[in-house]
Parts: sequence; structure tokens; C-alpha cells
Amino acid sequence: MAESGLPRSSFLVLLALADRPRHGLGIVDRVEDLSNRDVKMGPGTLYGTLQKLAAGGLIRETADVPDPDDDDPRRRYYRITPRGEKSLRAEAARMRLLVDAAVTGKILGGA
Amino acid sequence: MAESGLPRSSFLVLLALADRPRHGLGIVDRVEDLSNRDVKMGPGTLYGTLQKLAAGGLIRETADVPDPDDDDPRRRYYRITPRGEKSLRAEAARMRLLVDAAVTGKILGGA
DNA sequence: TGATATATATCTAATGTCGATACTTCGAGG
DNA sequence: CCTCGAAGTATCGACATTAGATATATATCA
Repeated sequence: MAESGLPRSSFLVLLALADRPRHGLGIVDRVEDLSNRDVKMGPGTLYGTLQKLAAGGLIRETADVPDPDDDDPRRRYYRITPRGEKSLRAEAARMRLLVDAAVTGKILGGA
Repeated sequence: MAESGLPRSSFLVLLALADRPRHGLGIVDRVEDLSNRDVKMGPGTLYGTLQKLAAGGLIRETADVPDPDDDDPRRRYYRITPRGEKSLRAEAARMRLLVDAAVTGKILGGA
């Protein structure tokens, strides 16, 4: 494949951060939730992906703690950046085209 | 990641074969078409994936030539098997969940 | 015949992913 | 206190996947 876009783990992390900042394990939980427990991310994939995304400016570590009631000083929170949102949008659009093709091709049921 | 499903290239090949049998480069063309020229597959990825899918029983080489008018004896045609359709359905459903999440999260536009 | 395009195939390097492991800190119970 | 299990971040090495260069053969057409 050539210019196909984001690695799967990057897409998942960006998606998990789309609605609000989260910390590492919170991202893993969010991904599981969004996928009905279907998709699980191991620590190796997670932290490597976080570093790569941060280095590329698609996410940024943030001091804001979304819910100060339930906090833990060990946590490191990340938020998606505008560039990250753009990448996520592009990847989601790409994926939607293909999923739609599967549906149209009578492979996947309606609803 | 753990049990996430099919590799991207396997999904793409299965999708390209969903509607009818195709040969190697025909699959590459089909993938480009379905993705609006966004996704390109190189030969390394293609032929490796074909072998893996055939070994796993998700596709099968076939002697039927879809369009005998435009033929070329060098071509090797493949068709998707019932097991392949099942895998494709499962993967498309998985992806659709995530794409929907991106849409719901106000990341991706409507239509 | 020669040139170019089509087609399959393989090989190596780069990239991405997984699971085990390590280390630290938090919180609960004794 | 002290210990212990859980939560959290992080790294490492093995393994899987992907990309692109290269090889080789055959069509097709001038």
C-alpha cells in the first residue's frame, strides 16, 4: 500500500481523543467501548503510538484534568490538536467510502 | 492491539473480490476505484496477501474468466469464498462502528 | 523485430503491532 | 505503619504487515 493514510492504532487513539482529553489507559478503555469490546490495544502499541502522534503534532499533552474528582497524579492526559482532527476526519472519510462499498456490494446488512 | 481482525490489505482484497472474480492487477485497480484513487496497493502487498488469503481459504483461484472478450492468459483469477465473505462482513461491521463513532463525535461531516 | 505495457512473483527494508516485563505510585486492609 | 494488589506509564524484543525495487515472462502494437 502506498499513501493509504494512518496506521490503525493512530486512528484509534485519535478517535478516542475526539470528544475530550484522556490519559493512556483511558484511551484503551474508550477504544474498547467504541468497538463493543472488539478492539483491544496493548501497552506496547498504545505508548508507542502516543509518542509518534505527539511528535507529529496530532495530539498534545495537556495539564487540564477533565474530571478533577476522579484524578490520579500518575496520569498523563492528551488532547487532539486541529491537525489531529484533520487527519482523523480524512481517515474516517476514507474508511467510510470502503465500508459503504461493502454495504452496497450486498456484503453487509442494512442498519 | 489484540484481536482486532483482518489486516488492511486483506480487507481490501476481499472487498475488491466481493462483487466478482478478478485477477491481481484488477484487484489493485478496483481498490483504487472504490477509494477514489486514495488507496494504492503495491505488488509486494498484493501478492503476499493473495497467498495468505488463499492459504486461509478466504479466496480461491478460479478458472472462470469473467469477461472472455478481454482476456490475457497470464492472468490468475481469484474469487471470494463463503468464509471470505464472512470475514469481510465482520471486518466491515467493525469498521462501521468506528466510523459511526467518528461521525457521531462531530468529527466527520454528514452525508 | 523491437518497444512498451501488462502481469505475476520475490526479496529486503521499513513500519506497525503484540505481549512480557519493569518500575512506580495509589489505595485498601491488617 | 506495612504489605499487597491494582492502576499507571514505559520499554524491549519478537513477530506481522507493508512498501518499493527488482526480476522475469508474455502480450500487443508499430
